[in-house]
Amino acid sequence: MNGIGLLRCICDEARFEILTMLQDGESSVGELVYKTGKDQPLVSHHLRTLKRCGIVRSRDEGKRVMYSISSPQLSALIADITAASKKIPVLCDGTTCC
Amino acid sequence: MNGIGLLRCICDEARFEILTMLQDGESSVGELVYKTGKDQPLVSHHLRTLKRCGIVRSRDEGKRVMYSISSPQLSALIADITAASKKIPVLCDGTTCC
DNA sequence: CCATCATATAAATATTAGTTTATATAAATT
DNA sequence: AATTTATATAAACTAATATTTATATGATGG
Repeated sequence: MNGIGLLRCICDEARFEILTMLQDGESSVGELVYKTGKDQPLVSHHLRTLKRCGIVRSRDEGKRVMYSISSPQLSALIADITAASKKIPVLCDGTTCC
Repeated sequence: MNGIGLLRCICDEARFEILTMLQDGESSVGELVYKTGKDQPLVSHHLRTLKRCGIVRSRDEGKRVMYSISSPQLSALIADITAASKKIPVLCDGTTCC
């Protein structure tokens, strides 16, 4: 996978939110649905995308499916991105930009 | 700026390509147009987006405009992303995924 | 001051990608 | 075995965004 592919997968608002939550440890789909307040099919859809890219992995536990970030390097990267973004002077408002 | 905003600005293929080139030092628009092979208005448009987000800055030099990455932290982040992405097992093909 | 070179801007178009809606599968519980 | 709970999938719809096309601005050199 290249840099762009990785970024494109992480940069969606819903997916980034999911990933931020998974930083605290593995989670079931239902828990992510509850925490994000988003529709279940939407969360499942994004998880599928993340998994297809190798960013998360899943583990069956009875009728639940537990998701987690697939590697410590990725966890670190996500933390880096969050930290780095806070240091950048805001020249744009969130709405019109990017 | 928040994590997503930063990412959304970086994750576009053309912008990421531009940023990767700027990692080697500042560059004029014309040089970026030449190196990327993309249309000049497109490159200018993306540079404008990057600047509006505070990711690059510009400096007038005669009739040229020189662009560079606005902070060492951002340079480091872009390098991190590139490095991290190489460590991820490719589960998806570039075309259908993300 | 006119022509050219470099860059920027605006509008129109095309494409991509996210979200919703509806439905299916699969496990567990009664 | 039927019902409920949890998750997944697919198709339709919507919205966002990149690209193209055309044109404008602004600086330099003749």
